[in-house]
Amino acid sequence: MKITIRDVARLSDVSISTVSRVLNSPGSVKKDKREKVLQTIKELNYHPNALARGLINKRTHSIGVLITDVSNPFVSEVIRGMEEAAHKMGSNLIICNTDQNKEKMIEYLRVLKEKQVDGFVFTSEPVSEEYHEIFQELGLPVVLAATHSLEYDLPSVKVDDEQAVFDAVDFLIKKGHTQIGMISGPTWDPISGTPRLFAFKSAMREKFSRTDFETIVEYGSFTFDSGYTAMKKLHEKNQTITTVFCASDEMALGAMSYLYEKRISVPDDVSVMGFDNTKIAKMCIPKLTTVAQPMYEIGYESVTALEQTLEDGQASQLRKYLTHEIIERESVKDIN
Amino acid sequence: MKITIRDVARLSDVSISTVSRVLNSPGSVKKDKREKVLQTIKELNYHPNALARGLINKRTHSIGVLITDVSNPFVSEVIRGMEEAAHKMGSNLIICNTDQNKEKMIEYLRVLKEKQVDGFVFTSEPVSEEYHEIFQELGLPVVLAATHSLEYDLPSVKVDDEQAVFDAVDFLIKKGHTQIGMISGPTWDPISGTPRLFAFKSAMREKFSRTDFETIVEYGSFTFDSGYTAMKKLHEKNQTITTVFCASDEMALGAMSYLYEKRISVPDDVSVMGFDNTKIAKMCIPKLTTVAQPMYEIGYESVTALEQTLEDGQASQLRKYLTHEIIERESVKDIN
DNA sequence: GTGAAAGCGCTAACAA
DNA sequence: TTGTTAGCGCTTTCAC
Repeated sequence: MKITIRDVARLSDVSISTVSRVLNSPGSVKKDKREKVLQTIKELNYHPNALARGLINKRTHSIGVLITDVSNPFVSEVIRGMEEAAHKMGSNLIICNTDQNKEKMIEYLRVLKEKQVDGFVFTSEPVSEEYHEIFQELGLPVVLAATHSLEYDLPSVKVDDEQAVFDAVDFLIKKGHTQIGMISGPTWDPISGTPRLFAFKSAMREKFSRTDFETIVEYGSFTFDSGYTAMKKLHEKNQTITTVFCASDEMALGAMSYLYEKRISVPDDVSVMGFDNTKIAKMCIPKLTTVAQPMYEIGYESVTALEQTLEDGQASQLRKYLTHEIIERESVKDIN
Repeated sequence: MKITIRDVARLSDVSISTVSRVLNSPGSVKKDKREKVLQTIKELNYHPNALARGLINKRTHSIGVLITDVSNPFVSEVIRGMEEAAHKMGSNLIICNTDQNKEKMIEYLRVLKEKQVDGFVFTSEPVSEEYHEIFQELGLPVVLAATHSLEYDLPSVKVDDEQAVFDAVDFLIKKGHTQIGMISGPTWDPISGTPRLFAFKSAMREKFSRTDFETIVEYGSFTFDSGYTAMKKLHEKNQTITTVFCASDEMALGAMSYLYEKRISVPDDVSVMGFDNTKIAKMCIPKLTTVAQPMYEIGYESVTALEQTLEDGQASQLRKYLTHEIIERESVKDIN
């Protein structure tokens, strides 16, 4: 009881090719016939079957999105941008939560391949050699969002993390801070972990000739709880720190939470700086000073780059770095 | 240069029907042939084309998801649950941000219909008569998540908002509060607006014979900023209130933010209670006491209900109400 | 148990 | 301009 192109053709007294034409190149159909067809399409409430179309056109206007977890505030903001870009180009997003789990990812990629997605975007996770091989084997266009690969030539869209950290440290120094601690991401994370830590260490070395990193750095996993714990450890081993730079907003909130419990005032006693500028950054007390990543744009640009690859065979720019921004709010004190 | 079922058939010395059989009912193929086929499938890295399959099977294992905005913390948590359920049943989610915009929604529904999704889930928005007609015309199975319809028999999954508010007020009363204010959602919202407000008013009437609602209620739109503004208005017109019940966590944070600016201590001077229990509720200072909605479960159960509808023709339960829970944290003071 | 052939709904030559 | 026809890659009778 489904309405197909034949039904439309029959009721319009034309052949199915004519119907197909008014759908795909209306200009090539005489006006009266075209209008007749359009008319019955409306009357019948006809919807062309995208599966049949995709089977022929080799294009489904569906894009796979591999992310670690939709419910992560950073990720969901990125997806928002992706969705907007996709919608603008007439495509849809198929969301896949990988939870950083290899098997899950492989399984999802299989399904995406079978569903004939035009390409996919891979988010937030580093691209290991194994992953790269899997991508190769799949043979689908891919763009990396909020991650990149120096080893492989995969198009990517992200922020320049090292520069961002340099700028953050500069900012803290301008505010008069000299005793700067850091809550870093995990060292096994070559995207948001090591680069930010590396830049921080470089800055410490350069600005203060400081190399006793064990006393000023602690590690978390970007989560609230890990930030809380890291702050605890940091505080227990070092009371001289006047400001803590955190590799994520969530960790910054965790740190603030610990300090609050210890009745250490933020920013009067200790300043806290975050990274990301997720929505929570301006909802907390005190409002968080942070390094803003253009999450929406990262998402938007990544699917734009993907669509470009589909059109032109390649993205206009292999590794695209979007600009970050220091957002000054209330959690960092000017102690000059 | 794509590998199809014919390639597999040829290299396995069998007919394409046999290949199809090992894919769909392996039991009906003799062992040696089956293994041969499986073997070459692996060698060729063959992926069956889901479009072709869907064209025949009338089932795509794709589900449309209409939400207002992925980047909303409540929504993204719900999606997480949906995705998990979908994945478990071998389906995928196509995400559509409607921004509460009718045209956008209609456009999305058209595309979903064309892509032959098995059904869709509609989230967070009330179902107007017009929307219902659109749904009818589409002829796709639908489940409502975090919303419902009393006028139409559409399967839905949500919390019992009125009961939740009764329980919240009870909780506040048990904590010794008698001067209770509310920051409500908009009155045009028949899902999260009026029912919560209605229940609040009933409770006030019943417990305190109070009917001067203009002096104890203000309105927002569930957002942080609107919560801030509403709190300001509420405070300016009424200083006797000892606790403010907010229709969303975000508004509660906005309220706390205002109070913080005014150096009114939460919870020592004024208590604040939220609604939702989004992630931010436990990251803020003080941690938010709130009414928890099982967001993940709402998502999970809604796509489960949808899949059930696809299997059995209808959901096991038309309107499903999941249980809420009062989460006591730090923002409500016991003043007994 | 296996293969040949029809057809899912559509597009794109090719003719007319 | 329009219609006829051959597929797109697969599943599923229906014979064998």
